[in-house]
Amino acid sequence: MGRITTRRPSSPGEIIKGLYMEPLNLSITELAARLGVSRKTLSAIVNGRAPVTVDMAMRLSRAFSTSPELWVGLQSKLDLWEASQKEGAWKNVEPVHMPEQVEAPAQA
Amino acid sequence: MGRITTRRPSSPGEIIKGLYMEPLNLSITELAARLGVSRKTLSAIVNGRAPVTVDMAMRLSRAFSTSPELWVGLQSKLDLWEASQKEGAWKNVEPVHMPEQVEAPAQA
DNA sequence: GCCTGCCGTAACGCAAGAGGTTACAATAGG
DNA sequence: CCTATTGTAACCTCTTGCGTTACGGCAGGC
Repeated sequence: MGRITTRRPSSPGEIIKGLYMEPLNLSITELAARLGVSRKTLSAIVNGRAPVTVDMAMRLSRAFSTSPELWVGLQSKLDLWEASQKEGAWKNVEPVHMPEQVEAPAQA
Repeated sequence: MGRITTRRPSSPGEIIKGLYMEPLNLSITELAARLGVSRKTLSAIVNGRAPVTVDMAMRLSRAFSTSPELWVGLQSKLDLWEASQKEGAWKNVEPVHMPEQVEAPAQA
């Protein structure tokens, strides 16, 4: 579960559009006003050309009565997927040799 | 579960130090070299004065054979907690009126 | 046909963030 | 005492997130 080597996760913008704006009949102009951001900013997010920031996640969570974690989670999934798809210096990092197995913390 | 109104979540740096560096007897200098980042950068993260970025999460996941999600998750939790603690313009955002209940997507 | 509203987007500017290098003082250990 | 490690300051660079303004395109209504 939760593997990153799958197909591109849906962007926050797609969720905003498909799950909220269209059902609620909200235009970009109007939603931007409600969120207190510029039309440009929301447009970029909805069209996948800008990420959902923490601040934006807070705004979205207020507007749609969701958790902010939902939005940052969607964004993180996408960021990680994209990072994993392209070359990066991190690919040169070698695993540190473990003496005994060290168990990973459970998301605490 | 997963409420954000709790006490400050532990920072990625605390996990790096307590769960990996100390058990493995890794110095900041040495780990920084292995990760391919500057000593300054790692020091700042370990001491909670800089966030774990996506790039850094990839490096940490390689070094410690964990998922990158672990590290971005820890960071996000912290970012959200901190945002929720201070004043921000997002607190002025009013909930959008829902016609019928729209169910939230399950982290897809 | 014309006006109006919504949209995408380019061109600015601005502030903040993330990273690097260098250098210095403090600390701990052999 | 000497050495390794560390935190941190100063400085530079590039990128990013956001705002404003302005423009052209595309509907719809009248």
